[in-house]
Amino acid sequence: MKSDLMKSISELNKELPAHVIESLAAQGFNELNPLQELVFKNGIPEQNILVSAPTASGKTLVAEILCINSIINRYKKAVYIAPLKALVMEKYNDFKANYPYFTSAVSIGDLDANDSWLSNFDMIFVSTEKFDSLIRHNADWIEKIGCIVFDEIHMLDDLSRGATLELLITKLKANGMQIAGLSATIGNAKELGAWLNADVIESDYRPTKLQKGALLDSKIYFSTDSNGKAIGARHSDSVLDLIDDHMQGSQQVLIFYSTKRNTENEAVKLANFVGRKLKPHEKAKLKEISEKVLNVLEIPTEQCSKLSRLVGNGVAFHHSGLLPHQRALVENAFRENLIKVICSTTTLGMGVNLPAHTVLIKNIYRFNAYASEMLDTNEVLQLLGRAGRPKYDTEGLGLVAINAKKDLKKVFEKYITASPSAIDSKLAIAPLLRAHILSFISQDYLNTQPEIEKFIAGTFYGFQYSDKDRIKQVISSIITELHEWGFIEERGSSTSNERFIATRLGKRISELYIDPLSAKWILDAVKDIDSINAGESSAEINQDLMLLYLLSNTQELRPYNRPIEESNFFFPMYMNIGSAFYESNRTGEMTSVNAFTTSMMLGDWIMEVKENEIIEKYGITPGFLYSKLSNADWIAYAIAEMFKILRRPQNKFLNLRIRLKYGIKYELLDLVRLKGIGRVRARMLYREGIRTVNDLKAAGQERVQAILGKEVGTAIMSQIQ
DNA sequence: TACCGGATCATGTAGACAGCATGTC
DNA sequence: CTACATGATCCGGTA
Repeated sequence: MKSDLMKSISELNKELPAHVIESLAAQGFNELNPLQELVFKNGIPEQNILVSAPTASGKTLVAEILCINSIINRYKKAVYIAPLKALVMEKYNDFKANYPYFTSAVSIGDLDANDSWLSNFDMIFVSTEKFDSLIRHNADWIEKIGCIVFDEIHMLDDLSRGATLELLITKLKANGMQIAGLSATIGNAKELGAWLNADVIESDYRPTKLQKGALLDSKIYFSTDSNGKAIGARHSDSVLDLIDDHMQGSQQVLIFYSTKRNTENEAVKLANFVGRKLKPHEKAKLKEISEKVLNVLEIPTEQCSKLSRLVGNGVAFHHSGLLPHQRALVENAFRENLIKVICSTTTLGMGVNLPAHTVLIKNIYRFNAYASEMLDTNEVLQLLGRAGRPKYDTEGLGLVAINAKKDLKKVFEKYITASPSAIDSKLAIAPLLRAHILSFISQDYLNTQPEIEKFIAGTFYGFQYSDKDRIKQVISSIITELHEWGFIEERGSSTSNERFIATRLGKRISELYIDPLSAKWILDAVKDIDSINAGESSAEINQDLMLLYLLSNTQELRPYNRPIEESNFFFPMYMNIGSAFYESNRTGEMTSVNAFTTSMMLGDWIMEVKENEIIEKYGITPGFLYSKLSNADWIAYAIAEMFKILRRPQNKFLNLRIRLKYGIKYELLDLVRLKGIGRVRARMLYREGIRTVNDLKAAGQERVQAILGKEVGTAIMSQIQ
């Protein structure tokens, strides 16, 4: 029966070898689906293509065949790029399992195959930013790429990260490799395709049917004029009724809320009900998973135990505050149909393959910086598109909840019957342009303003808008700034066009991948810290806090903590730091108290305040603390690197990195140098009067073993002679 | 006078990429 | 600017 696919594929102009066809058949691909037929109707395309189709329409297989074609028939590497690390990992793992005879590698922030090694692999999986960074470091294997896949290419529209993607594509477009864009359905696929020089394939194909409707008072409306179809109204709560209905057929529900708090509260409400309806064997398996969720940290936080309790009942919440491991546990348990309901924020919107029979969008409003706003049409369509599990359901149900009948029409127009909207370049409003222009100059890729303008004209922005004045102005002011800040300098001013090259500092800043604005803040603030230290030192000023503030008040640590009472009390003593920065910087935005609060939080961490206390004191989630710690460590490293160039002492920041990593006071720094000694053991030794590695030597093996146990003691003592 | 319950008002709100060099209890 | 849930505060009624 694999012959159908064999035939479909063998009709292609280039053949795929039998072992590849076998791998495809092993995954259950016996024939091309309608979307794939469209793509391959004239053979395996080797020109640029843009595929715009719904989730689960089989775009992944298209990408795989293009990549494999590049590797086998053109003897060139293939690269897969996606905007989320989780997505990159998922595709990498699948590819490795399905096609073990190709060599493949991942390169993302926290899991890096060394740049130069990458040139040995056929298939490479990277995040957008990582690939951008690899290019900045002039990875030499770029020219060996035959096909490059951009998954979720509609991310171009994203305000904060779209610019990086757009500029990356613009650069690669000139290199002659095949570009394959995969997009959710969007309104202007033809326009995007024209920019990409690509054949455009648009399709509405879905493996499961999708029925869309609105949910109101335990009734589902499939059109605006009919009366709603009642779902058993037993609980006077639409959501509970919906779930009651679904539990009968063992069908899963994914519910989207607008805030993290909502997801948790609603999950709690549902837990008892769902828990009662579980089958005994499900309950047993869930119990195991529940324990794992609970014990992710040494000391479970309140959130951990809450999630663990819920998971035991077949319910979970899902948002950015989950620890990565918990997130994975929840997602897997849902895939195995053990967890029946997930209450989620829009974290699950993009990427990660986690379909459910039914999707309900409970809150269609979301707060954005200024006001409450209805969710974007495309975003809702993508969320609803997760309804229907290809292998299990014949049909999926996508619902939007409303509160009053009068909203019915509005919701239908905007979401249910709406077609996807067009995506727009966000290049002109993106603060990231600053970093990218520095990187162009730094790599000697573009050195003059006209060159940069010309490049920008080749972007999607340039393609979409004929009025170039705005962007020219933006470019000009960025160049002026970078020049004033000392990150670039003129070279060879005899010609009419000023030619810029990056200073050593500017080059390093670009390589470190930090925002030039952050670098500028650091340089200004550090001068103020010097003068504070030179003057009569105020006993009130805490050195650690001052350094932490230096690294907290950067773009990279956004979003900052919300101030607590204590921060308003202490901040006035530190607020003069970097005042020159604020004068020179037109925004004058007073988020410094918030950034200062973040430094207080980090300060508590390195003073060995218990994690639970920190979480409570600042009203945050464990995930928030971890992400700030990791970013703070990154910036501390970047500052140390900048200081190297400025010939300033770096040791304060190097020490800070260790303290951030372990969460320890200064006094334990020496001890944690040894393998096997972390926060806890170092503190145990310290209490016993052993404060340095020398003390350890003096104490002798027996004493150390008495404190830390036999094995650990031996292991530690063997490191010091 | 102490306490309780409901009305009223102020408050706060999603997400997640990057560098570098190795190993907590 | 098209929202809405939560928690603090206030106010009046009751034992």
